[in-house]
Amino acid sequence: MLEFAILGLLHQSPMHGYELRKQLSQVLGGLRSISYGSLYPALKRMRAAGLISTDEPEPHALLPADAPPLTGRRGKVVYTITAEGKERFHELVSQTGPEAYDDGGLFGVRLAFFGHTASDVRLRILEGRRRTVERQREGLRCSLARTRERLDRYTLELQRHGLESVDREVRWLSELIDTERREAGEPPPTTT
Amino acid sequence: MLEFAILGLLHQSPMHGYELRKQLSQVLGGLRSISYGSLYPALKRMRAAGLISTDEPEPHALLPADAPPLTGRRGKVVYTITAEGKERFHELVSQTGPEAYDDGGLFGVRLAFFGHTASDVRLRILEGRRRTVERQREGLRCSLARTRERLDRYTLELQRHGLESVDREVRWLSELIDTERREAGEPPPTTT
DNA sequence: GCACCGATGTATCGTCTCGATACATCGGAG
DNA sequence: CTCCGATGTATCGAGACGATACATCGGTGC
Repeated sequence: MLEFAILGLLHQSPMHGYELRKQLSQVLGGLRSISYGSLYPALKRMRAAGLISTDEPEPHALLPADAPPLTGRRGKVVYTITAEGKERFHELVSQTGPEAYDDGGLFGVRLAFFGHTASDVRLRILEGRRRTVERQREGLRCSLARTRERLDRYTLELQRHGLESVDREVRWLSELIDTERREAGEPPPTTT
Repeated sequence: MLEFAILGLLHQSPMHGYELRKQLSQVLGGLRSISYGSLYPALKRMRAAGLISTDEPEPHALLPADAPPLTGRRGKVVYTITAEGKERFHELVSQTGPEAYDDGGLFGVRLAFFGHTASDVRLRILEGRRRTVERQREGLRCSLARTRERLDRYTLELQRHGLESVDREVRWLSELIDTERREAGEPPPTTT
């Protein structure tokens, strides 16, 4: 998921880690943000895999230049996507399997880069996501029906709220799907 | 958070790990479930800390009883809360600081055990949670306003949906707070 | 001029969580 | 009488997170 997001952002333009993190937070929908403890190891991995490269021009300062033996000077590092990375990104972008929408986090990132995604792929992902969330909704409904008897008011409220949230998500996805279909020339089937 | 939930469940009755996990999933609101990879280490930790104890009566079967050297026989393990554990639980239950509601997961667990929580503590936690979510909402609003110009339709939709969800959560919390206040005899202030 | 501060910036560490997996027993359906 | 799915305990490696350290830059106030 992180890999996808990073490739997507670097596909637009090279960036520092710091900037990358900020953009990442936005892409993730604004609430969920990525920590450096995840970001830098991910960058290191991707660099090792040849998906990105680092231009490291500025040693950041012209200090004594010889052995301030503390920990060593750190320069700004600009990360750039490689040809291999672009290939990998387009490969990921065209995936439509359950791995693309079963996890909400990855789905969010997929959505954020729908601009790079073909129309039919978009549709398939949205529908897959809807199926997943609908299944969740069924689970919640059962759970709620089962626990309605041995009533703990607060747990019940929590589940009710959760169910409504999931319900709203299904409706939201349905709207997106309808829009998508309409734009593809296909009239939305009256599946409401 | 796990610690709180486990103590809460074992406070009601002793349980196996398996049963514990099922109940845990329900308590967490139905969608989020705990994996064994989290549960068993947590139990081990809590056992080491003296919060719970294990009765291990049945070796599960009367096999040859001597050295099936594969990995060793495993018996059912019943976890029971100790006096120390109960003390810890009541200590946790009466906490009203930000740590009780800043994290949504922990807040959900707190809510599930509101039955063990004093009325004024309940109110303070609900109000704290609302403040937290309201702050999140502000952040989202700003982010949405900022990104509205450089429009990517899908990211925008994602943020819009996220904002509405947070908005709904605030309203939900407000209802809970009103109910709580009404039951405490205090008429809800007309803060709608 | 200069002391301080918050934003920018890179990076690691220990702790925890998760998904996958292995192992093992039990009740019942076919 | 065998196979299957539920019950049940447990670990492993990958990776995510919060906290923290280190370091520079552009101001703002004095």
